[in-house]
Amino acid sequence: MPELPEVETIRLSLEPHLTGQVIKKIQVLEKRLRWPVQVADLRKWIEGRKVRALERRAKFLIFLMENDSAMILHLGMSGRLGWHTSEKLMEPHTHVIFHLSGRQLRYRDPRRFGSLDVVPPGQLAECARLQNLGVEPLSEKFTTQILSTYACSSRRCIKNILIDARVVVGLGNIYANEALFFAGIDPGKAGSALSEAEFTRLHRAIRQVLKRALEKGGTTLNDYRNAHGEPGFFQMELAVYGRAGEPCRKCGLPIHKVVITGRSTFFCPACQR
DNA sequence: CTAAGCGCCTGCATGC
DNA sequence: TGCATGCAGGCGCTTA
Repeated sequence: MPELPEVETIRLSLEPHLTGQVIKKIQVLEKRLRWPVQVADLRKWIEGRKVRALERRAKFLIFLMENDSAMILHLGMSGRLGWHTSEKLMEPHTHVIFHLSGRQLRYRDPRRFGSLDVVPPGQLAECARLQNLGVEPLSEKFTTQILSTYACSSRRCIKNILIDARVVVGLGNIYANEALFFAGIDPGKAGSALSEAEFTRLHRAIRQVLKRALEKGGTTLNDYRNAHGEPGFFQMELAVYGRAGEPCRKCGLPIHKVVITGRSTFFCPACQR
């Protein structure tokens, strides 16, 4: 399940291959993704066009084309991009194939939670998909104050605030759990109840956990290009996520699991208060 | 307005 | 062994 570090790793590894290349042909094998793929728009605006840049906003990959159109790709839960030659065996759930010179970029997604949107020239700024997104957590715009301002005007618990992309983007369930552990904060605590010091620790923990994951993602970059054609994620050792009953890496007491608004939440009751 | 609930979708783990 | 059930989760929509 790609979160911000995974999406950014994919962007970094693909960008040099795609920039300046023409997407000669686009094959849509399955258009039933999260929303129907607009095949006619792909043909009209993307096919036969040159890629100017590959960017990222939140967990969206944005293919900027030289005609000022764009493609917005979200990998959902199980989406994968593969950089292959045409000889590569077609794997199940391959939905879209972008043909470039000598290579194919293949989009696979068993669960079809992902999406592929086409944005006509000059309309990216108004694109609905990118509206209402909060700040990038690794940018300078992400401050302790952004976190505290929202939290203090809300009655939600801090964990729900962290996974709300209208506040800060890129954090899914895994990294929200991890960040709260490193900040020593109980996920169920009301956001408005956090102290100044806790907001500062949380802000720092979010950035650190994402940066470290990004560095780990970077190490899979070589694999990506050479051998497998796909990056292998989750090499990172998780502190709390998925570790119910296992010893806390700080104090050794068992990690607890609770459900907060339908999402599994893992924490150490001793280290997080 | 806010916040929670729901559904989408398949693969995998678990239980009888 | 085989089948049913539940869980995973981002995000847009619906509901309270």
